[in-house]
Amino acid sequence: MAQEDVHLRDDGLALGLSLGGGGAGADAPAHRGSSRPSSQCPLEPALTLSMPDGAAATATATASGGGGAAHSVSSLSVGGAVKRERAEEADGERVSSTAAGAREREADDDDGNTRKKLRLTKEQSALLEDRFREHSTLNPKQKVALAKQLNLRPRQVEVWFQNRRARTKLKQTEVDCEILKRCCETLTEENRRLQRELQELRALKFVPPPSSAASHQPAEPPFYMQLPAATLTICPSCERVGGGHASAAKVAADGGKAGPGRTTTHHFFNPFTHSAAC
DNA sequence: CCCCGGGACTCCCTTACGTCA
DNA sequence: GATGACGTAAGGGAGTCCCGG
Repeated sequence: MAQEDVHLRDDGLALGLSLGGGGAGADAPAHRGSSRPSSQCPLEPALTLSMPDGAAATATATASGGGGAAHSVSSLSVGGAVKRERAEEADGERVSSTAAGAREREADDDDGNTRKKLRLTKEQSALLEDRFREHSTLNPKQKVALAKQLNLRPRQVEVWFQNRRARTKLKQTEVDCEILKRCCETLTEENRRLQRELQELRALKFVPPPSSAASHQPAEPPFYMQLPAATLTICPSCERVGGGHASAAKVAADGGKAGPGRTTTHHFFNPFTHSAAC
């Protein structure tokens, strides 16, 4: 895979050697989700080395050409970038792939085969964050324009957005997990409470009727005693028993998002909002 | 109209580098 | 100085969609 035809390129060879870190007050690059518990050092000096993927391509392509497993060249592999950058050629952003590119590669690839890690400057990160807040995805034109603006290659912008989406999703997953955990706890507690309630109701049912009420006509049990226990819900705030059934379940499934036109009067407990929707 | 191959795009997992404690 | 944890750029596979043959 990694050894597919390598098209070395000289576009975007932004050897942007910029010292970041001076950006006082600049937002930390990692805006994680909606909440931002960022722990990034705000004054981290950033050395932007916009190294072209093709930089290591020569050695990589030849080194892995023998059909070695991807792992054997993972530190150098450029297959995906090559594939992608060929696509970018179609966009016309590519100029040539000859001498200039080779010179740049030599400059970048000074120590041979190590994969250098790009560090975005604070300015670059801030702009990327801004764009991400507007749209979490980029169309090709936006990508190229942003890359030009940032002095990066489109592929790098694309990767940044990819990783950014992944971080956002991870953060959201953590938040969702926390919510579900709380829901589970709430439901467990609710279940305990209902079990107790059920026991009390059962005990009530078997209390012998008082002698004064010992008419020939047996007292009608409360309506909720005629319902299966599982269908009963008790509003925790008003302590009233409501019939369950589909309607209540439906309301509960709505998550309490009762529309303005809703006329349902069931009392139920919504574990997702931790409140009774009375 | 359906099928198929290929390109483009995205997501996901993984790797590797740089930084920090 | 060595080391492990962590953040993140980047590589690569897989899935999906679209389009032309």
